[in-house]
Amino acid sequence: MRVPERPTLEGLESKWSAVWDRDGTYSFDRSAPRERVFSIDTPPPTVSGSLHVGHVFSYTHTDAVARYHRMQGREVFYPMGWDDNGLPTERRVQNHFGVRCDPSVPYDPTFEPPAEPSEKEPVAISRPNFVELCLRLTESDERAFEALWRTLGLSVDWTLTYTTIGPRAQRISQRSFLGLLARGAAYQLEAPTLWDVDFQTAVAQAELEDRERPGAMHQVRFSAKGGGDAVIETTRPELIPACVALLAHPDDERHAALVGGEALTPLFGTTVPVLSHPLVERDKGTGLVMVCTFGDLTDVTWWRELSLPVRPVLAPDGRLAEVPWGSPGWESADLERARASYGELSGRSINQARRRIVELLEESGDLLGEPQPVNRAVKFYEKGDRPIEIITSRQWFIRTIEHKQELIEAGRKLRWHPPYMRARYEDWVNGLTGDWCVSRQRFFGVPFPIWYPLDAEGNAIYANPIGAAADELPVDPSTDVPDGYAPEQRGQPGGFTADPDVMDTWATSSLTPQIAGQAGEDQALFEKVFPMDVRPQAHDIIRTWLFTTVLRSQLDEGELPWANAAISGWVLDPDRKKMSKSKGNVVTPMHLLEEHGADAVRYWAASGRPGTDTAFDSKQMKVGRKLAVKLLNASKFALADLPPQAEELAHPLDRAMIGRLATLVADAEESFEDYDYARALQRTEEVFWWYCDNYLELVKGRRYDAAPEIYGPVSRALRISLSVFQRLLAPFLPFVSEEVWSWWQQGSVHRAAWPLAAELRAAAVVGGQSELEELALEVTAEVLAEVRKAKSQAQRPMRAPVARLLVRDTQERLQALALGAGDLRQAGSIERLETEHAEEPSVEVELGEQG
RNA sequence: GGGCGCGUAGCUCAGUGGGAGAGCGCUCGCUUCACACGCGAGAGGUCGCAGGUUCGAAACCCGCCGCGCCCA
Repeated sequence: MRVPERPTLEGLESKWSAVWDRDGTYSFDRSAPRERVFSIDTPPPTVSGSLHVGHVFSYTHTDAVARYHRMQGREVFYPMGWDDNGLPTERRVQNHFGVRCDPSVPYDPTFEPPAEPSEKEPVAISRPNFVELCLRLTESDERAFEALWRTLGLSVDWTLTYTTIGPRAQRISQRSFLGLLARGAAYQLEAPTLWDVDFQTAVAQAELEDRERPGAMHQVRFSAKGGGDAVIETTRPELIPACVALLAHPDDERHAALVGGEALTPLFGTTVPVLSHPLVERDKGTGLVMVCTFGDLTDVTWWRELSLPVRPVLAPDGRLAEVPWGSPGWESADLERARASYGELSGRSINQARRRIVELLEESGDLLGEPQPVNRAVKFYEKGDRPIEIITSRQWFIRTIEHKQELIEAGRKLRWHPPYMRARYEDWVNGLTGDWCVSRQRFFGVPFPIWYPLDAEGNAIYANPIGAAADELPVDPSTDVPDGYAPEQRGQPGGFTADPDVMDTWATSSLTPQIAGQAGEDQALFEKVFPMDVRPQAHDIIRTWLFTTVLRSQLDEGELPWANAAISGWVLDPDRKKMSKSKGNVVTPMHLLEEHGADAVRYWAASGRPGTDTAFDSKQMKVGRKLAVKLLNASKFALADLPPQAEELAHPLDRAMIGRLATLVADAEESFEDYDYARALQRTEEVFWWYCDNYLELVKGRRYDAAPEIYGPVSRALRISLSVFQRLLAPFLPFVSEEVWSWWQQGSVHRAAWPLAAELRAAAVVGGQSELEELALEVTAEVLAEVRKAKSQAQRPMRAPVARLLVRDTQERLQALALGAGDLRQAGSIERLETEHAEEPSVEVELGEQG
């Protein structure tokens, strides 16, 4: 036993993380049988941001659970992943190196980025070169992240680390995609697609968010073919040239005469049908709306259900495209005017075109009244700056809609923590309106392992995609060549061309269980860890990460990817707002850990219940630090120069205390099994402070007694109880727990066995009078509190002698008190203890003379 | 508009049918032989509002109000 003179928390992080690394304390032993494995589908943090307090918060939750299961004797599969795939990295690389990805540029193995990067005139480089730069940049980020996680004390096995852009992730993503394609679960289609005009890529429904934006409602006059006006209201007059129909509600009598007829668009003279549809909102505006291809998602619905033609005007860059007026589909009652009007709009951005067409409509008299300002929700790509448009393009989709019911059932089989989070998943699945668009017109992602043959004219034959051979994965079709073709045939008539797109970042991260478990690469390992025990994640990505992982697992494995979903909340500013970027950057996690210590920060994090948003609170970290210091000092008191222990417990108070521990252990265990680490911590902490303030004070006399029959049993009680507290606190305060454990035990506390409630219970009832002894502990502590109160009110020190203490109470409680009387007298410096039977308990304290 | 969550002491929160609680903060006191990064004590609440179920409601049901998140 080696107990330091002045124990301290300083330096414990670096000391113990080095030891854990050296000893492989958290190594996953793959020889363990499947039923003993506990596997975690760790969320891979995006390396292109910075880690913030929210990460520290939620990763601590998972770590506490992981440590608990490890102490239960399970082999914990706890990998870390880095999400370096996707747009955020791409943007950083462009700015950092002054480059731009152009998939048509050939790979240059000797390429070096410009010495003086220019954001204005970036160098065009091949996709493989671009990916190399992404990897170069993310590598240093990943080292910094790992250092933070080690300081925080995450018990991950660092040999299992993966990245979402690494070869393994690419191989598994491409293999999965080719499988989906072969089974018809993935398909390609030219269709209206959600489109970001700045990034110039398709995006998925799950990546949209609503933002309130000011707009204006314009009343615009169309002329009915049979004579008279048809007045519509729109916030997007620039789409009048893309108008394909006018619609009224079927029950709207105001427009009944128009329905079934035709109307002419203003300025362009295009003939459009007037139809009816129940989705039209009668009480909005005039009750008459125009359908354009495409102004919003409702337009797509109307277009599809009413089999309307396409009259696209928006180019992928968000400007109005050239339009062939006079050709089929672009007929006009007044071609000259249509061409002249459109000439004013062509080439302009959406906003410019809107301003110009309003002027034109005013001049022609077709704009009625002043545009009315309105605030409305506009859909944005969550990373974008301009509203989403809908543009027809060729994209890859994964079938989703037809699996809705199956997905809902899967969600019901999953155990959610907390349970109400399932509703978010189910709402999302129920609200899905289309299959999952997985192709992105970006560069730093996993490419589709697909080429297309070119016909004699050099046109791609999309109906006959050429998939990469399984043993050649991963491929980059922009530089690799499909089987049966020569490199020179790229782009040549009769040759081949690459699919230019990459997969949606979620299309890769939806496979994290397979990537971490190495599906198809190390199948024996995969079968050991899949389906995983738990997916920990935050609630904001239930509709994306959680949903898509369930979908992919259903499609590829035919089962749920995990048994449990542990959903964490967010960290909020003290003013209850979502933690802002600026604030999160000021309070960097490393600074927090340095200021308060890792155990203290973990304590704060672990007190946030599953699923519950928690306010950032440095006061809680100070409380955590106090707890860690208390564990140091209580351990020092109990263990330093601890006399030899007896074989058995002998004192009623000792046995009763051990009985309380038995209850605590069972309680903490039950909470942990239900992923409620916060409750486990709260209970443990509560009992630990009670133990320090009452039990330790009561037994001091016996602990220092000279007689072996006195100190032997109490020495045993102290060993048992300290050992239990050190282990119960280990999942939360891994550093200080390991420190105090090392004073007197072999091996790591984090590989020690979780205490057995039944064993403690058995030790506690040896005397056979456990109920009376429990009462003894309770009554003794209560009377001691009365003594302290009297001293406190008399403003005397706690060691001030009590000349006489009179306790009045029931027979039973007095009988119990007799069992603790010796300890009470010593702890309260009580010279004379008298008792008297009474129905109403009371205590009289006569303090000794002062001085 | 729909769904979910929340509303308990100044603050952060625990408490799912029978005593209104913890920590922090505040006030007062104590060099106490593990710990002044400590110890002891005290003050502080019509449990959002209104109704209902019940012998009994902070808890269960209904409605309303307020806050937050997700979705439309």
